[in-house]
Amino acid sequence: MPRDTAADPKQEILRTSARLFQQRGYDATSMNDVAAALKLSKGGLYHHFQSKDEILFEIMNHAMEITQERVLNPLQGIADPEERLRTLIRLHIEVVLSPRDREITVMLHENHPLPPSLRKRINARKKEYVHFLEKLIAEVQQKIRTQKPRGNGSADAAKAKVSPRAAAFALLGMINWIYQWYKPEGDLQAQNLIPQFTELVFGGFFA
Amino acid sequence: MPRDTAADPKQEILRTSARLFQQRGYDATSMNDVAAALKLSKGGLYHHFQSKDEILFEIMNHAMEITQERVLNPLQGIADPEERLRTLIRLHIEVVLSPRDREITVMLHENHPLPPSLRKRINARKKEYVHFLEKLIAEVQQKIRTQKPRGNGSADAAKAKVSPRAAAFALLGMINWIYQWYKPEGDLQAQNLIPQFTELVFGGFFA
DNA sequence: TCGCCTTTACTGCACGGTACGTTATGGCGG
DNA sequence: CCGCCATAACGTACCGTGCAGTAAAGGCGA
Repeated sequence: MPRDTAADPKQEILRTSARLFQQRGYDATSMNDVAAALKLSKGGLYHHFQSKDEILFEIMNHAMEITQERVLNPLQGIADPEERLRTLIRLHIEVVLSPRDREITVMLHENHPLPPSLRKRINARKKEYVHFLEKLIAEVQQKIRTQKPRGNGSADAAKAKVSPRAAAFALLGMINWIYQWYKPEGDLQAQNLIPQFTELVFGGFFA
Repeated sequence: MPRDTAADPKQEILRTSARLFQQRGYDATSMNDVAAALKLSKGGLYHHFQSKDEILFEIMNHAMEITQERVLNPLQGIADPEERLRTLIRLHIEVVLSPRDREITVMLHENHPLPPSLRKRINARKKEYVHFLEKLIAEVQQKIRTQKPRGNGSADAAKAKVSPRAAAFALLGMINWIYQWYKPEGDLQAQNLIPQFTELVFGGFFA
């Protein structure tokens, strides 16, 4: 339950820690760094969280919750697979572009020393998302295939058949790579990026 | 000049360091860890490299050279833009999938503490690659536009115009995200992945 | 002889975490 | 209303450990 409560010191610690971990790396960010950024002492920090590990643990849990609530849950009311995929693309990109969500969710994609059980949970969640996306893409492929009968069969023979799995990884790459290049002051923002990426998926790069 | 010389201790140190840095993170990998993995002492390690920083520096330089030699240089003899783009996709994916190149080049995409000058150089190289790709995609768009006259204009009005820039980032995302999900023992390997990703680019996800 | 180590010991520093003291605040009872 | 107490939320000083890097002496093999 990520409540927007700037008055909650624990949330503030998590947010600041996530930002510093992302900027400098987990191991290169000391608890003194985090404390200083919060204008606390280290002792004050340890009043709220038992260890540095616990902070990382909580950040990861929070990041997984964001994806669940912001992306996956709103899709459940959408029956049409194509519409569902379009909405997924939009929602996922919105999470990546949102400053608040970005600094937390980027942590899911970086290599952190995590306890095996947490690492396992995160990997399981990632796999679920991939499978979900894979199935959704398969549905959309099926739908489009029954709506548009194939023409000029011999021209299509040279084209590779794209598996939903490869397509799912490609789409995740397109979206999640945004963490690497996105700039809040750049000219690619939600209102032009989402339509373009959606068009790349549905119309191709050169349609 | 990355020479395939397993007898070159410096190269061996760089390779092993890159692997460990990638697995555990730069800061969480000690010089003792690196030395132990090489069956050396720390003192022996410092005989070859002056500092941990220097090792990281050399790894990064090497990674940039790989991209230049393996991807960009071979493209120069190809006149046709579409052919050039197809080849770029193939070569870039091959780099990511090659065990030797992957463990070095992945370092380019992780958040390491780097001296500002090296960070600046890497960012400049990345930008060059993006610009190169952007221009190439624009050429292909232009070529395809002059070859295939647009039909049913009103049906196209609802489609977003995809800028070469957005397309370039999307393509880089597709390819570079492979670092995140690829498994040497998985069912997606070069011979099926390259055709599928190429098809995704040229034919779309649902063509 | 020289390159390439090993071993040992060390330095200075920074780290995560701990222990204890202090302060501010709220609640309660006389 | 005020004193007292409990507690949360700190701050400071400290601990033990591990780090990058250094130095010196010596060994071994080509």
